[in-house]
Amino acid sequence: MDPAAERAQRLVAAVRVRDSATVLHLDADAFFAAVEQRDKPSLRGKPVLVGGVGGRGVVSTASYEARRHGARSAMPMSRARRLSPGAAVLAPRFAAYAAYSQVIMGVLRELTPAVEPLSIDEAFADLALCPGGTPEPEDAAAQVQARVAELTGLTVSVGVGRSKLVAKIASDLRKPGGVVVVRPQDEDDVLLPLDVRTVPGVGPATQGALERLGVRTVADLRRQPLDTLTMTLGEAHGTGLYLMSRGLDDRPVVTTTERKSAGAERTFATDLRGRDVVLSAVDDVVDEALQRLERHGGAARTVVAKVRYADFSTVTRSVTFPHPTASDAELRDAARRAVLAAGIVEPVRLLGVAFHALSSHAQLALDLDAHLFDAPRRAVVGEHDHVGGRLAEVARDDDGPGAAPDDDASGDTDLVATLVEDDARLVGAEKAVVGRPLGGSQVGRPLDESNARPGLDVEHATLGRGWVVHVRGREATVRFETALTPPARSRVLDLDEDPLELVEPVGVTPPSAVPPELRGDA
DNA sequence: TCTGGGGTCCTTAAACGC
DNA sequence: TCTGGCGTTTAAGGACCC
Repeated sequence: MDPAAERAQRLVAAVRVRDSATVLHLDADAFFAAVEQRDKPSLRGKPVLVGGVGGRGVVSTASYEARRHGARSAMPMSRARRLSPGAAVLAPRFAAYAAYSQVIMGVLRELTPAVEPLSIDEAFADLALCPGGTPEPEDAAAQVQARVAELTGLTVSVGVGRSKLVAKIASDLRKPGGVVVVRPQDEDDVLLPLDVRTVPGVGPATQGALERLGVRTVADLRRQPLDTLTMTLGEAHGTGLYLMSRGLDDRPVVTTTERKSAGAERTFATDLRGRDVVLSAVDDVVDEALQRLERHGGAARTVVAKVRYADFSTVTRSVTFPHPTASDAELRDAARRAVLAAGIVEPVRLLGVAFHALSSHAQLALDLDAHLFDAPRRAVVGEHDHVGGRLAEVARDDDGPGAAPDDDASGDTDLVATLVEDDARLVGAEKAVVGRPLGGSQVGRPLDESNARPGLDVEHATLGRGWVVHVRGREATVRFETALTPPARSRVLDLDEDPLELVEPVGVTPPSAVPPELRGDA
């Protein structure tokens, strides 16, 4: 037998796939838009577009009503508006989505502790690890759907299979609100006719490459020899697809994953011209990136700057320190240097800053220690000496290498902290987000034209809670409604007479809390 | 009518130590 | 001493996902 075929055989033999359908995948339907429709009764049953509301925004999520008009995720908002002229266009409210997400993840955790959130609106759950024994997939799926509906009023789609691959594909087959259980013996019937694009990991580029091989369906894919795929798509992707086309996927459901990077980037409403203008914009982006970094350990060793020009070409440059640092000044300086290294060719459309090789403040002392310990062996005298000296100082500032400063978090609080952190990491987006996300810093501030975004929550001293429709000058249009009220007509207020305050979203309102006469969504 | 913002992972090339 | 091979790290870019 030829060596390639032998290699393929060994590859296949090494995969240990489950023998029954015990991996569940949950996907919330049109999540961002559905949350908006929950919280804004006047939008129920109407087309809703959530995403960037500026001229350069794209659609994060389109409600099913808007999809009927052809609006889609990742589509320029300008086009979506034209396709669905009556649609409400809203800026994303991440805090609200995060609250709903936590409830949904909690429902899965009622079933099994083995829950792996994939994004703010998606998760895997391992039914084989349910405390009371493995449930019937249909029962588990029905229970999850019912409970999510009860607690949030949202619908979710569920897929169950013997692997993550099959579960994820299955959850997509009967959206919205569907349940698809694929048992091992039915796997080929489901998989083989599918367009290869439905396999996770196959995007436009891979689809194009496969098309050139004459591959359009999973069945076509399965006919390709291993080395054809690896030579065309690369080692990792090629072997991955070779296995996926056979339903061979033994990736476990993993409850904890480590953050690898944190950053921020911004596309400007109009392109930036002038070195000083660009550099001051870099500082703003660094501020946001540093805030994120703080939430994910606080220290990093590598700083990557990204510059996108008007022609959409993108350049990245990076700076790596010999040691992780938590110093804002050092990180900011590195970001500036990296941007300059990229070369500022005007006009600049986007600036981004990301931190890699993360470690925690707590871990930093240990990292530094390790580096100091390493230093003699790594040699290079002179150049690095000052680094060693400074590091030693920083290290002394801390509690010392033995005292792990994380012992304040223990037991339950540790678990809670982990969960919150877990979900915070997901507050990155369903599909997209555009425009300036309006940081939490704006909450508590008076609404005005500069901080207004359609959809944001506001409160009036006597009229109560509502949401911004739009603001022009000192004139604000608002609907005073919440998940607990009937649909409201919009009202126009003069902000000088009737000031409004930006407020946090209320959180999740279970349908049972809604007065009976107001139930029965449009 | 253009094309967002979080990320992850992979590939390739170069540099480097052994 | 020179060279080859190998593994690791870094840098840059790209595909993909939600």
